[in-house]
This record gives sequence, C-alpha cells and structure tokens, in this order.
Amino acid sequence: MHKLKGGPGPPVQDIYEFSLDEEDPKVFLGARSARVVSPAADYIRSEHEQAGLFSLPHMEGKELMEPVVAQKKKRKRCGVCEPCMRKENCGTCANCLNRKIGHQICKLRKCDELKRRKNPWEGHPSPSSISPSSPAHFIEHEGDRCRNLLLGVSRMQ
DNA sequence: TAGAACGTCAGT
DNA sequence: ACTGACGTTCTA
Ligand SMILES: [Zn+2]
Ligand SMILES: [Zn+2]
Repeated sequence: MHKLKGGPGPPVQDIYEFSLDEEDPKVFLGARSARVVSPAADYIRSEHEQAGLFSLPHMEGKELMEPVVAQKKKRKRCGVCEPCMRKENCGTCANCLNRKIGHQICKLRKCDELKRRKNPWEGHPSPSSISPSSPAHFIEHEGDRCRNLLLGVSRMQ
C-alpha cells in the first residue's frame, strides 16, 4: 500500500522486508511457475516428447511442478546502505541509459551489499582473495551490520 | 575482469 | 500483464 510518494517527509524509510532466511541455496520452490532449472529433467522431458514416447500431461494449462528443486533465491537490497537510500536514478549512468536491455538498477543506486557478498565459493566473483585485510569473522558478521542498523544498533566502528 | 546482454524472478 | 532488478553467461 502507501508506497511513500513524493513526500518531503524523511521519516518514512522504504523499509524492506527482512526475511530471516539469509540464504537458502537449497530447497526453494518459490519459482512462480516452477521454472525449475533441471537441465537433466528438462532434457529428458524434451527427448521423450520429441520421440513421441509420451505426450506430457494435459493438465489444464498448468505446468507440472518438478520436484527437482533449486534455483537460488534472488537476494534483495539491504535498504539501508547509501545507494539503497537514493530515491531516484541518476538517469545518466550506463545502466540508466540501457535499462531497456541491461535490466540493471542505476549504478548509483546499486546496493552495496549486493555489489559485494556473493559467496566466493558460489560463483565467479573471486578477486583472488576475499579482502586482503578482513578476517573471515568480519565478512561473516558483515551481514548483520544492516540488520543491526535497522534495529537501531548503529554502534559500530 | 569488467561490462553488456539476456533470462528470469518477484512485486504490483 | 507490466516492469524493475538480480544472477548468469557472453564478450572484449
Ligand atoms: Zn543511473
Ligand atoms: Zn543496500
């Protein structure tokens, strides 16, 4: 509801929903239409269909929910970092300029947490070393920073 | 390795 | 259905 239109009132702070489930890289059947990415299953299904071995369910316009699971849940912006609090896009950065095909948020508004944090063991983002001077603990607790800030525990550093 | 393009998710 | 934006893949 009330989104916080062009109100001069600073109090309202686009609070974002905080799902306590930081990351559930496992079972998350959230996909709207179960577009589960199971290459194997998909492949097999296709093969069978094309081979005429069977003609997939005739479920009234419903796609079958594959049990295969997976599909990493998308992370959401923290909502408290500087970029996150920016209210409008610059309109001049590369992302703003090719929003139509780039599908990316304005560079000035890209959440700091989303820029960093991407489990090193997960994807490419491996700058050779995760922070030259940052004990693992820091990184581990880094995530709590935002939450704490929201909770009013801005007693850090 | 950064940036562009694309696929897809997720909120309205 | 539309639209914004994250994640992955492709490309220079
Ligand atoms: Zn911009
Ligand atoms: Zn943020």
